[in-house]
Amino acid sequence: MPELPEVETTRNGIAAHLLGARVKEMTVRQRQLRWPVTAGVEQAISGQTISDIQRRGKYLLLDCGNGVLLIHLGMSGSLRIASGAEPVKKHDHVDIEFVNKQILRFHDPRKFGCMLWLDGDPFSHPLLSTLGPEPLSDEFSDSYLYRLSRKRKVPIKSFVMDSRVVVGVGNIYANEALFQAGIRPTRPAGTVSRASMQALVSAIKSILASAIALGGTTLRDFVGGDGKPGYFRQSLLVYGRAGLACGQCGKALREIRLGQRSTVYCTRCQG
DNA sequence: AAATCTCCCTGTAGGC
DNA sequence: TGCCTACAGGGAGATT
Repeated sequence: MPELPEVETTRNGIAAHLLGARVKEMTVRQRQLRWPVTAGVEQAISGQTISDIQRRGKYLLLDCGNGVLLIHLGMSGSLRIASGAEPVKKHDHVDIEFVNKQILRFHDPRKFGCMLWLDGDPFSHPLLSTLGPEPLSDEFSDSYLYRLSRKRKVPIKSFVMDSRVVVGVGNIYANEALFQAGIRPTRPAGTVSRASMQALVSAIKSILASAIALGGTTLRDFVGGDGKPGYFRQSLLVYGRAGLACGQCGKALREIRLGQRSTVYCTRCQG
């Protein structure tokens, strides 16, 4: 599923093609996504020029001058640059065709993604206004996470996956980061020591940064998510490895459910 | 307020 | 082989 690195890779990939491009026509084949695609967006965006493409958490913001197109890929969504010659496939829900013939094509089998047209300041929109800091920013520090977590009883894994705490830490990365930091996922957030919190923040940053670096190397006419862990699958230490031996101590990794999410950890290495 | 639960959807994997 | 069911998961919104 598209995690933050995939979204950032997508941002880079489409920005290279679309910055300065003028919209000719937008076609919506399937309006029913996470929320209905904004009514009238086709008319609003027509003739506009893409002046900027930003990422906030796992959201993409296409600045169109008279408004912002907010896109989330959900867990099976992808954006790619297509040409008119390419046949429309199943689940290709939206096309944005540009005057230069390029097409930005949104594909999303599970329809957990969204595409909304925002007027005015996009960051005051409810979907964006409550988001916590970016994980790779200086604002996301061990002192920040430590202070915010005090007296919180929620499991530390659920805590770092809460987008109000920090954005972009999905299930896979939460599992991996907790293993790397040697913290048991079920531990109440408020009981994690300062030193462990430092290890956790450090793990989150290093994993995300290296994944972005890997994803950022292979842009062509592209873009992005095939829906699988892809390039970092081979480097996963716990996710998807329940029952297999821990790479550090050899004990079988354990799987539990935490907040309806698959959680894998080593009962020996993660105190 | 904080924690937990529910739901949206469809491709895939596993059971038989 | 093919059918059937369970399951996965981001994250908003409802519920406890």
